[in-house]
Amino acid sequence: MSNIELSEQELIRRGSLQKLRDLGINPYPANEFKINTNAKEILTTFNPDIPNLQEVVFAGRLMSQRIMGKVSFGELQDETGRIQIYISRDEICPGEDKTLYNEVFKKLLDIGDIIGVMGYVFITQMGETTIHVREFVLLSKSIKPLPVVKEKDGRTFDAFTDPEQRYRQRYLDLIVNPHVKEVFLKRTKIINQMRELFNERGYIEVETPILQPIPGGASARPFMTHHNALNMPLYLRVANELYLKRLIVGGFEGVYEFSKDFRNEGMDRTHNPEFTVMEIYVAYKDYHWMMDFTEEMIERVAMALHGKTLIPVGDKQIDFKRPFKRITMFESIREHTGYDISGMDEDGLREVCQNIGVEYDKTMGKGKLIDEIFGEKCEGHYIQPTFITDYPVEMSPLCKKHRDNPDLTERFELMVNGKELCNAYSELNDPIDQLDRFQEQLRLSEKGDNEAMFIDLDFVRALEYGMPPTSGMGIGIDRLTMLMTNSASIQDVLLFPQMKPEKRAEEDPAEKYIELGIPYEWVEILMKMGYKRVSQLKEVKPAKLFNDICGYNKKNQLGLPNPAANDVSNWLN
RNA sequence: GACUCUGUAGCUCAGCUGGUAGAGCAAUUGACUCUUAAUCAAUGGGUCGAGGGUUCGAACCCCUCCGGGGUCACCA
Repeated sequence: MSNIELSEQELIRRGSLQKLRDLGINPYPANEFKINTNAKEILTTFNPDIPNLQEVVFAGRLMSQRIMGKVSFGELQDETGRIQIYISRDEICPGEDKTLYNEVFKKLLDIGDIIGVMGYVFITQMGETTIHVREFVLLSKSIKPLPVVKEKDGRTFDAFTDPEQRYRQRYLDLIVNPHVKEVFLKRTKIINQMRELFNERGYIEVETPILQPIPGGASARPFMTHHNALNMPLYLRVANELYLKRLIVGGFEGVYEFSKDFRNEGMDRTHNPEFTVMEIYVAYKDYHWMMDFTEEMIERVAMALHGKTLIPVGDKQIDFKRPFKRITMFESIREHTGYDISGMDEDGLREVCQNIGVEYDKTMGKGKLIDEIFGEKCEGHYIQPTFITDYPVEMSPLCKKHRDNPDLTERFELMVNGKELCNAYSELNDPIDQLDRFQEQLRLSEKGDNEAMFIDLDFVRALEYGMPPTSGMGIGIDRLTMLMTNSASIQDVLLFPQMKPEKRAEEDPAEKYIELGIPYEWVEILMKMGYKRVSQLKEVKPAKLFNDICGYNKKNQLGLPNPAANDVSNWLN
């Protein structure tokens, strides 16, 4: 970056950087800085009666400075929080030379710098637990000004809120908005709780391919890529279900994976093109067992995070206490539409759609129509956790047929706050039925349903060798985190949500200017003046350009010798 | 993809019916030995997202484009 593009404040900080070097201070030292405490520990354990913490070594980012002459206060922020520091000139600089205080601390340090301090903890007259600094060192200089957020009595001033900047520059968001970090700490805690539960049960955490030759296990548009050495297309996985079930065939009796999945579809408050799903498969279980297990898992997560099961989500209170309500899909539809659709054919379903005002088109099969009715009329009603069970067979090509009704499958989804959170089956392990179902999907796809699944013949072959009866469950980690942290948008629970790339205005490279005979030192200046492309130069009169250049030089005190008027007109010819 | 709101100083925001841009914080200089949104005084800082148009004159009106938010559509 050229200096001319820097703001005044950035230039001043670069100046400070140089002055520090001139004073023999390395603004980016290499050596380890051994701390022996953190902000949280100091704030929670300091006892002035003992007193403890009399030899602390602490490091953090300088977030505010209050300079009061010969003595200063500031705040340092580390991973655990903020602590006040106190520095007095004559303690830092016992001799005649007061440079370290007057110059280095007061002038050359800025908000955002990372420093280390050695000293002892005490309580100020105002009652604030504070590190009395005996010595400090610069650990890293910040040359870009941080948004300054202030707070008093729980009220925040000048909060850094622009969503675009918060998501694009998450590091800034994390520095300046402490509550943001909380969300991500909770996200990790959720995952750790689940992992602990699975490990306690002896289930095995595995990794399966992200690059898949056939994007199976879910109906969704995949991202495509290409492998050069094999000269073949590959897809980023939309699910990992078929690989995990292969492992059950292979003799693992409980496997799970936290996996990033990728879907090339729209983005909104609840969808990001890459997202995290946990899938688990346990042999010799059915979907009833899995419902119990899912309840246990979610209740445990809620308790670990909140110490209770009743959690605020938006303007609602959601209670994750076991057991959750269970209702079949057909009962649910009957309850919310008054229609009993069991045993209905496609035409019957179309008529129901017509009567209750659900839109449909001719590519929709039975499964899709039922899905549409449920999605439109029922889904939104389930605020409290509710298992919807026994989905029609057309909607669930990987799920075992219901033990009592071959039109249905042994499937459940867990609905919370009107949205799907989990999806689980008694897994289909009949290889012949599986192949039939895949072929039915193919027919749907030919009929125009672009969400129908690809056929994975190797998966069918695996089933032919025999897969034990198994139940599997998948849960969206991002959505679970949204619920557990009361976040309205998926972007708030992803550290780096997908964004369109930042675009800069188009400009010609410096070489194009130099080709015209323009000296290098003027190129940046012309660009700063707004002539980002050489074609723009050609449109102005030489006399005007000459005038502007000299004016700019003078106004900004660049101190460059002005070009001759002749030179300028030569550039433009 | 549609509709709608939005883009002004490092940050949060004003800016009237169109008349050459303002505040607070941050920054700079100075004062100040227990402050905490420190305080007090002075100073500097902006191609008003980009390009085009209307106009004597555009941050403001019109068009196109580029970001972003929201709603809807799409989305096991």
